[in-house]
Amino acid sequence: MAKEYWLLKSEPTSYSIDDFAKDKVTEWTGIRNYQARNFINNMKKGDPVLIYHSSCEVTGVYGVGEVVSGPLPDPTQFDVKDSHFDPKATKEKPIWFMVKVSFKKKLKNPVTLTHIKRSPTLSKMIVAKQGSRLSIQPVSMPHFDEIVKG
DNA sequence: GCCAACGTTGGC
DNA sequence: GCCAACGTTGGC
Repeated sequence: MAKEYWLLKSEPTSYSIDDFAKDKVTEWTGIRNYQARNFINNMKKGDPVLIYHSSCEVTGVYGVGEVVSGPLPDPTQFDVKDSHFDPKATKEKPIWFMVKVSFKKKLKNPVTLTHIKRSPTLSKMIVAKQGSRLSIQPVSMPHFDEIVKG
């Protein structure tokens, strides 16, 4: 199957691109939105991802990673002490999923949301739409390429 | 920190 | 199954 491209949001105060660069591989946990979950279930090993930072001084795409696992049960749903704990989830019937993602690179110049919104092509991205709260989004190949080479 | 936009919950 | 109330997200 052909590769698909994705955008993953995080807040740099909780997980920044520099944390990711240091970790090399991370489990992308804590997704608690049904639409985002459906996207996780479509993610495959080898799919490239953009790392987007929200709720910070300059919002935008800061780096690139790659999916290195299929969808796996998100362990934080079983952890009572975790803020993402979900009492309705059981090990037999997990509700929430995650993928493992490996760090590829940090963009020399982050592609800011301002830039994305101004660009006639990139402004078609979901992230540019008003009130878009999806923390995992599909990205088209041309959009992905334009951001990475940008 | 504000607040608009959005998703989810729960009463009916 | 509707929809108001509520909580959360995220740009500014």
